[in-house]
Amino acid sequence: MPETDNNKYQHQRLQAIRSAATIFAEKGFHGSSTKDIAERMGIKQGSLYYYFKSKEEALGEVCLFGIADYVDRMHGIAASDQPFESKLMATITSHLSSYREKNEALKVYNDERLYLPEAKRTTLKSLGSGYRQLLEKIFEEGVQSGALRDSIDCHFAAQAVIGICNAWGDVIVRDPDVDLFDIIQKCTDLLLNGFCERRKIKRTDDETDVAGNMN
Amino acid sequence: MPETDNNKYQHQRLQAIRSAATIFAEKGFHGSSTKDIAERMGIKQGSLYYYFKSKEEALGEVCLFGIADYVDRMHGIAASDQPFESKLMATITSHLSSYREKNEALKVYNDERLYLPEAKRTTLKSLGSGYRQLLEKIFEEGVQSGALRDSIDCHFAAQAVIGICNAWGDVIVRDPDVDLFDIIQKCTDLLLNGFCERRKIKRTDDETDVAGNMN
DNA sequence: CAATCAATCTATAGACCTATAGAATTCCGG
DNA sequence: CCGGAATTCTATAGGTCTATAGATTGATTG
Repeated sequence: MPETDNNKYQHQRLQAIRSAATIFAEKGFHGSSTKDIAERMGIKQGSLYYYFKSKEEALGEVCLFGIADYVDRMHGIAASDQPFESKLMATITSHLSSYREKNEALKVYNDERLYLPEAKRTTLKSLGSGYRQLLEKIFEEGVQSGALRDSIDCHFAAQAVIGICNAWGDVIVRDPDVDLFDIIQKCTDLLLNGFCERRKIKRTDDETDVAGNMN
Repeated sequence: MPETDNNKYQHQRLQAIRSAATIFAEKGFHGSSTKDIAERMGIKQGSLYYYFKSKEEALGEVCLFGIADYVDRMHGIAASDQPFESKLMATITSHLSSYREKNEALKVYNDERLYLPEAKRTTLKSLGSGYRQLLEKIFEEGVQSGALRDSIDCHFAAQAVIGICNAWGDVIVRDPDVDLFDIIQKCTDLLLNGFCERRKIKRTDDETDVAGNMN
């Protein structure tokens, strides 16, 4: 059981995780076979067990891989001292960019993590809800600073942001031609201003305005 | 092959669809076995094939069951002559209520339909995108009537509404204690007004606030 | 009662899938 | 080029699953 940072082993294990992510994202956990995964990385089915002790462990690793550094980035955003609007946009950018880069792994985290055994799911859940809490706190600060209406429900707001990002994430993963920056701007605009016609109250200047279009 | 509106048969087949919906929603299509489904309706595994020719057919029926009348209702909403804001709220109400009532079947449609064979998926897709197009048209009318900013991207908007509703739908299906009416109001408010501080143009009164509970 | 038909049951073939055991191969320092 | 460790392979046991075939039960009706 090599646990060193041996080179070949680490490299191949990462390949295994990536392959698993791709297959799981396409067929779902139960719809995928270890044969599919092994074939994708060019080895035989049985050899996969050199890198994972079970298919379930593979799922766990994929999920972890899927959110690890996107949660990290969120800590950075929350800790920064930008104004609310910038933090929101940074969050959305980070979230959607993760889908572009990590692609399938984050999707697997969202869709398949519930098939993990209780124990591992709890570990991941604390990461995930840490994310939501950070976002919630950003909203609370936004309310206190006066950037946001004080009637808003910060829990709802955080959940809504995550929901929108994940919905678009699905689209982004499926269709690589989608203009990421365009989506980011429109999501931010929607969350800040809604769709209704009206003038804004206070605004540093007009640069925030609506951002015409880009696609 | 009884195809009449024989009583027992129709009734049991519906039970089968409902059972399949519940099981598929919980474990996913590939993670569910026909034994699970049969057991839930109190018959033996093999007997299920009296009602479905295959597991896949069961999935198809569940998906259809999941969206059929929620698409119907959307036609009604789109055809009515209410103002934009009412139509939006009606859409959200209909969408989220479907999750409450039909519960698992709509979730299955969203999460598992991609495992259907091309042919059936296409049929369903035309239903689903019909839904999105109706919603898109509602937004276009909203822009024309002046209720909405003319800079908004109606395709994006429709997709966003659906995304938010589905995200909350997941929560609603999983947690029956969620206050549906509360979510409906907050979603509508978010989509219309965003989270930013500002005064609303018209608002009946303060009754929008938080809205106690109802279940 | 006898015949018919619907609904369910039992039993199983055949396929596939995970995980393991042990053999074969590749890699690498001395 | 040798010997050991790392990596991959082959083969398979043991399990589960779908779908079918044919028997059984129960109800209905002439």
